[in-house]
Amino acid sequence: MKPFLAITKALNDPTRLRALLVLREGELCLCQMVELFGLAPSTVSKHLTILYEAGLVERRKEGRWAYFRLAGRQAAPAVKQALKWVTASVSDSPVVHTDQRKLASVKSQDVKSLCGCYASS
Amino acid sequence: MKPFLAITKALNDPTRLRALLVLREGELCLCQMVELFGLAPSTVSKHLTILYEAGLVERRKEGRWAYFRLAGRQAAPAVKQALKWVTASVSDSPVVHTDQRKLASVKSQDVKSLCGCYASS
DNA sequence: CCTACGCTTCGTCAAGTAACGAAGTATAGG
DNA sequence: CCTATACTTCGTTACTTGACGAAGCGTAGG
Repeated sequence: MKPFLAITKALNDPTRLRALLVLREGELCLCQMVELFGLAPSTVSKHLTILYEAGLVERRKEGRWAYFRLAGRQAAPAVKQALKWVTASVSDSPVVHTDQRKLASVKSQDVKSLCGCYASS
Repeated sequence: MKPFLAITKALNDPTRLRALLVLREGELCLCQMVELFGLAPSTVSKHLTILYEAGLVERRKEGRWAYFRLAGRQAAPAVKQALKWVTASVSDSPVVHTDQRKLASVKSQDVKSLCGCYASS
């Protein structure tokens, strides 16, 4: 029951739902999501930690960068079911569409130039 | 996105999960859940209201009694999926088994005798 | 009527949560 | 080394949440 509550807690926040939805397209580094959401790095990091501890995302460190992606094959059944449920239920939200458009422009930039001192848009 | 967050909020509490799971067996009146959970009537009422506003349960008033049951056929897809997810993920929790055993004894009592002044067990 | 009863709403308090900036950690580059 | 950079952790603040009891509301029975 406790692992399940970790998942429902993780899903009970707009920013974390947005993070899960933009990660559908593939992994992103933290600074890209900072840019996307317009929140402080510490805040976004905290959100991703909560998603990670619930098992919903995986993290990968490469040099100074932290990349996140959705949990994959080896994830618990409750997690996989949760991810399906989320994507099926909130994909058509206006915020999500805006994020997807913004994501395209963020991805087109080089990571190094983007992350320079957390450059604001 | 807001209706979805109402669901995840509703699911992010042990008592509310327990309520959903005991309701699998059929509808219950509030005082029966008060007895089951050992919480104040006002607290249980609040929990059920949150579940109701999320669309996860339906309420039926009969005289002085308020009966609750799981959302049925006409529920939103997100709700039906959520209920499946919950029952599949937390059915084997120890608390849930205890509740189910206690539920049998609660159900065997007459509602009127049980609800008398919220008699404690 | 009027009381008793089941439930809900309100007010209160303790505990938890999201946001931020500041400080800390770790890695790449001069 | 030493600095800059990407991220995380810590401390603070404002807000939300779960618990309770008291009071309010509506129905059933004397």
